[in-house]
Amino acid sequence: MEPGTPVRQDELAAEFEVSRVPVREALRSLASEGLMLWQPHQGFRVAQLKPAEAREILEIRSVLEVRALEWAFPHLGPDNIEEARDAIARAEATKSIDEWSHMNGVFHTATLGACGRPHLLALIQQLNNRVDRYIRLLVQRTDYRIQAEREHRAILATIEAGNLAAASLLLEQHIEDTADALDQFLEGHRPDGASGSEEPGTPATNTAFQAAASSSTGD
Amino acid sequence: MEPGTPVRQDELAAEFEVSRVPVREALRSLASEGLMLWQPHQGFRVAQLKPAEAREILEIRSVLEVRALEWAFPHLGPDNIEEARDAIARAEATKSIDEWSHMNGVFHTATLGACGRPHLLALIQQLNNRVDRYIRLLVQRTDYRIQAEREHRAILATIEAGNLAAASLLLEQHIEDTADALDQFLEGHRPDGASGSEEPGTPATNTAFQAAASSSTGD
DNA sequence: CGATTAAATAATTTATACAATTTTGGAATT
DNA sequence: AATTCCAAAATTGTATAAATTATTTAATCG
Repeated sequence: MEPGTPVRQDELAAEFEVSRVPVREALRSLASEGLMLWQPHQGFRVAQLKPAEAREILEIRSVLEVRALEWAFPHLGPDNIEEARDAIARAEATKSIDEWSHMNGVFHTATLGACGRPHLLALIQQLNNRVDRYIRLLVQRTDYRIQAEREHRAILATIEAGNLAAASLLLEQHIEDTADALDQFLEGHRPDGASGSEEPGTPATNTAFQAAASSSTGD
Repeated sequence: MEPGTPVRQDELAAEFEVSRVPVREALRSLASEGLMLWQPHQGFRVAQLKPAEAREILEIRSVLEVRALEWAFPHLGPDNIEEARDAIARAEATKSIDEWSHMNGVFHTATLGACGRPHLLALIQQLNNRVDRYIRLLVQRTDYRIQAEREHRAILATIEAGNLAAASLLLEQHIEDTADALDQFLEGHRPDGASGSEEPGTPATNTAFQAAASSSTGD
């Protein structure tokens, strides 16, 4: 669904052949994860990520993944390496974007999962969920995929060589490259405000912030 | 409410004088934020944080706050310093734990808010929400408050002196000290595993000291 | 003709009612 | 005495209906 478009609860309920109650609960979960925006008596809208916001999410993910890699590194064994290599191979082999995205996740889990910090891993996953759609666009509409796969192989190689510092640098660079590619792509494909029922006075970062922070009640 | 206890939707609905529908939606939001656990047809339970998990959350918050401080630092002006100092003063003056916790948040916002990254700030806030109850226990039941206020003043002093590196180190140390204090406190109040009716994945490590945490919402 | 107000329509939100599932209690059996 | 099985109660999950609120449309006035 296009970012910014309001969600009609009736339509979703009809589409999934359920009532509006479970639909609303699902939307509220998505809103808490930052994938939906909510305003009282105006319902839910698909959250949009402006280039600066996408970069911000990826920056956070970068910091956390680098740290997770540092923690996971001492516990990485041949089985993890094998699993990561297999994930890369499958990602490179498939034509399905779903499969590619999934194998990407498997690669990350294989390399970072050994850090022994479930909350950190869940948070990284949640952050990835917020940019996944845009990365899929990159893969489908640009040549980002070639670059990503090359960088994935490079990261795995340095890990295999036991060079944590190099791996961290490559990982950081990989995510930054992704942010750059996304920036460039989103700039070229600006939405023109086709769906936009957005007030021009307040910046979108503000509404997005409110959505993400609406859960945390301030007094 | 005690961690691990199931939430009775009827009771909450009666307490707030609404139906169960909005109660369920609220619980689902809290579950997405990690404050509640949910299992199909078993409803919601209050999420519990084992010492290792609390440390994990604080570790993540440390990484993100240090980064946020680095980004905010160039944009910090006298007004931010003034606001932060005022927050510290109010926190030190008050006897209310609610006020203390709130002023703590103001201090953090004053120092980190200038980073210009709303999603990062919202995420830090959300992480803080997950450990806030336990930090309140530290303040109320140990001498952690003295240490925290001293460290807050030290951080502000280094920021004011323009020493970013020192401020980052102090901030990192401050959060680590908090994790240590929490670890020590939770260890000391461990119920010796008397109740073993929990699944091994999420054992109940704390019941005795939780009574004090129920005094948070007194408006 | 444009702006403003009022009615109507549509959508969200909440409440009530119903269905499905789990838990509990106890009787029968081993 | 412990266990198994079954029925009843309790609780969750969903559907439907009523209410509140926002949006749109029509009409009136300047």
